[in-house]
Amino acid sequence: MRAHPGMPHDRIPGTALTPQLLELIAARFKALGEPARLRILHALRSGEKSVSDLMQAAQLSQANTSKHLQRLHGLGLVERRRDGLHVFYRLADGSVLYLCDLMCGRLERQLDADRELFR
Amino acid sequence: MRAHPGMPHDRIPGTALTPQLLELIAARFKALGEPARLRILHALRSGEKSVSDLMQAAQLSQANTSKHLQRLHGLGLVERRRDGLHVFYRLADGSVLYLCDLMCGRLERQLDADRELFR
DNA sequence: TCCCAATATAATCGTATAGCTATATACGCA
DNA sequence: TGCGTATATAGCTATACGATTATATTGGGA
Repeated sequence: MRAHPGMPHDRIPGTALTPQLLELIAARFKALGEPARLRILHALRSGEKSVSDLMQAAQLSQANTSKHLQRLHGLGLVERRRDGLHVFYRLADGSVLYLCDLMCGRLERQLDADRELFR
Repeated sequence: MRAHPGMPHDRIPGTALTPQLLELIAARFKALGEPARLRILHALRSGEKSVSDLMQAAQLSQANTSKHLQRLHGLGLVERRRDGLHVFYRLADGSVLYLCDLMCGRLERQLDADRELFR
């Protein structure tokens, strides 16, 4: 398996997936369920970036970028650091990208399987 | 790492995460971003189940259960099999549960880190 | 203190969708 | 063919939320 910085090793056993816990998990998946936010997270792959940087990278308006970042920050998916006028955002850890890569891999296998039907 | 049936090994390198691909990925994360659907998927952990079974397990109305299942099926996250009057649904593969477990593990670490602040 | 740049927030609008109720479809059986 | 059960779908309402525009806040420099 390819190396991922800060990737999770696994769920800590002993914690039941109660409906309440599933709600918290769903909130985080929902945050990833938006192309604009995935573009932001993808842009952060190469390191921390200012809001202006992210606007351009993710092709979003300033207000829109900021709002998405507030949401990601509120869920603890990104962290921030102020430096003068600029605010730099970075991934809270690598597990988010890891999840994206896994979903991407899953999608690729699914599309491959679909293609098999037409051979 | 704990064993997961059908778990992904990794994303196949060479595929760029284009905005279009991110849209497809986002659609799948969005499907996971709903507690009701996570409850359904969680209920399928122990094997295939009929719609009636899932209604009860996920505490949803019949119509609601069916609609969520249509959506999960449309995205290829679950598969189905008809047997007389019943329709049995099952997970398309184990990678979905694997993603949930990873997100859960991520959440646990996050909550632990938050708790550290109050020690 | 005043002004400008970077970021955050407020107000608004349009759309997507979860849940509900009612109805339709599919299947087994008499 | 008619009936009952399991599942799917249609129509509706309320809500969440993404995008936009306008305004507010924050910090640095003159």
